[in-house]
Amino acid sequence: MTLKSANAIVQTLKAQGMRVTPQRYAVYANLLSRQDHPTVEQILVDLNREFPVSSQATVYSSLQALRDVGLVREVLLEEGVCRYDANIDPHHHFCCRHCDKIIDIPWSAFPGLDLSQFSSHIYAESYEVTVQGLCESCNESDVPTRPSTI
Amino acid sequence: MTLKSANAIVQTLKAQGMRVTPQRYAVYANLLSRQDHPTVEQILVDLNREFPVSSQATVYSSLQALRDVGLVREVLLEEGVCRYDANIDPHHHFCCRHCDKIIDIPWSAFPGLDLSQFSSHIYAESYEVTVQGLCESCNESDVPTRPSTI
DNA sequence: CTTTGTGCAAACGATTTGCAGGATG
DNA sequence: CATCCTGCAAATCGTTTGCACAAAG
Repeated sequence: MTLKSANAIVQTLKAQGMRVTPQRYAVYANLLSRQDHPTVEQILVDLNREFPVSSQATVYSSLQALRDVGLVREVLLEEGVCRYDANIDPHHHFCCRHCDKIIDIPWSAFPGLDLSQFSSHIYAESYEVTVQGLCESCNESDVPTRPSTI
Repeated sequence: MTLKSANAIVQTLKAQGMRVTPQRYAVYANLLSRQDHPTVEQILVDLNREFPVSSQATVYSSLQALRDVGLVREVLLEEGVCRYDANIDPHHHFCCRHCDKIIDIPWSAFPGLDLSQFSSHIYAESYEVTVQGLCESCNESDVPTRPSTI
């Protein structure tokens, strides 16, 4: 975990009058150390792999606390599967249709979409692009492709 | 329901050797008659409002059948909430941060995003833009806005 | 008369809640 | 010592499954 990230959780939680507990720190550190977007179950197993660190209910409440202060966000791409992401900088996602692998797409790939056409009806604050298709390994594994709708 | 839509369910299900049952027809007709993106619960209540039409399990299985043949798709924008949409033409979604109202955005708003930059890593088949913000009524109701990240 | 679909109830899995005990400020 | 957090277990919610009966080809 980088210094910046360690500072982030301490300063951000304290600024809200919330405690920096070992469990919250561990959940946040785990998210930062991963490049995927784990589920609660994956975080729980990972944390308790060597010795007990946290209970299931505490992982849920830690994630809620981290989300409340804006350190973590949800990623919803599959039905019934809620994933978590410590990268709160705006970015997009690719999701493999075959293996459900999720890959971050940098914001610079689709920056500055023009939302002014909605200004009369809605107030647009942010957007996100989700790309679907086949990841590199599924594409190489002869998973049949579909015609692009793009 | 338009003629085209009525034909859609009959022809599409039959083409797959599946039966056009009253329950499947009712679920599809209900989806077509709405402009929102209802949950299973909302569809079930709506169908059985006047007299019993379908059970909960049958709504689930009907939706799965309709989804399997491509007449219906899921919309996943909130955690733990799975919504359904009979509009299968590619389009985007706006989701109100305050009241969770969902509004369709026509495909023409963001057509032809350039995905060629991923061609070496992944095979992109489709994409969808999700816009977050405040809907007209929440914006007028003095819900505090957030700085745009756009 | 064989196949497919419905409906009920039970099972299931993910998440939330209540509450007692522990840690922190 | 007052508050916040953890951990366990029970409750809850949405969804799926097993099975007997009904409907359709």
